[in-house]
Amino acid sequence: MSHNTANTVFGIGTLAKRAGCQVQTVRYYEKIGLLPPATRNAGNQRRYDSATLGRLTFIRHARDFGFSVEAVRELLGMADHPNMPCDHADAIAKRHLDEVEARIARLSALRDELKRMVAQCAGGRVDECRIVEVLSDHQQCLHAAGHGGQQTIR
Amino acid sequence: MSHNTANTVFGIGTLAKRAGCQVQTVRYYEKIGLLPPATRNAGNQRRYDSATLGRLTFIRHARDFGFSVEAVRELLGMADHPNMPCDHADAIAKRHLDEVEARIARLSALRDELKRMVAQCAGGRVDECRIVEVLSDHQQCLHAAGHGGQQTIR
DNA sequence: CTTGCACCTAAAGCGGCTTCAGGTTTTATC
DNA sequence: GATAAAACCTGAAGCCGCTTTAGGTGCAAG
Repeated sequence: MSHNTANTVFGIGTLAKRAGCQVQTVRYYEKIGLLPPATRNAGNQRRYDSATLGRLTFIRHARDFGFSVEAVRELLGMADHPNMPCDHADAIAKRHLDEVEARIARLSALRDELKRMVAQCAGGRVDECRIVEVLSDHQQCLHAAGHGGQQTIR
Repeated sequence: MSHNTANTVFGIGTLAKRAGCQVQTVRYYEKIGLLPPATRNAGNQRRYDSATLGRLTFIRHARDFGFSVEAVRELLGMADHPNMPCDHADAIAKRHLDEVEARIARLSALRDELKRMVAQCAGGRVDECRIVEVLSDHQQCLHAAGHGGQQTIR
């Protein structure tokens, strides 16, 4: 009964498809050490099994949650040690939650300003345009102190 | 009456400080063509006047609003032609507003999932940890379809 | 005249991949 | 068994929007 062997060992394309990412991304994760070096077949091509698929799914899922690669690295390290206390995983998630909430707050303020700008554009000439005007003159913003200052808006 | 000449022509440090950005950023904007090549003094140092300060302030302001550099380039081009119709400025701002709203929506869904995860972590061992568990198993998400799929969460 | 800051250029680094260039291996069809 | 297409391989460069680094030159104050 070896009819389903092809299902338990597979190439990088199948792995990537099952995890919902690109082939190059899998190689990248191997290179930066999120995935262990893959075993190879006679022709030097990577072979995977379901254990690696599980790990890759974890990685992609954590990335979808917006965790940084370094955070994912720590979370993976913890997932590899089920007997350890999970305080640190908790701390990472809480910190990330705080960051996400801060981003939402900044983007919401931004959305309000953009809405105001767009709503007030009468569709005439550039020199009457509210959009260009507001960008030229910070005084015209509701939150004149700045929308995020030096930092990137994310 | 030349006592305030120093106020109308100034160096890159003063320009950067007045616009609220870094000196290197000013040179970068010149390099990518958002700012015109600066005039130089005898010692090859850049000299600026209030016109450039206005342009730089516009750029920083638009960037603070989250407009991409390419969008800023277009907006600057329009600001340089006050007699033209402002339809395109309007379109750029509307598109940006849509993007910001989409980001907020995705981040909000993310925030909800993270809150759930964090709330359910009992603070025990890793193998009982809700955070690690959810990351291991996509099924446990409310929005099992994905938090943004392939795209970066911003 | 020396100290120390502001300025100069060119190039590399950041995150997190993606894309490209140029090759080898596997698979499907004839 | 030949051939063509698809999948795989590696290493390097590109993306965005700056920031940082390295190694210099200009300039003003004491």
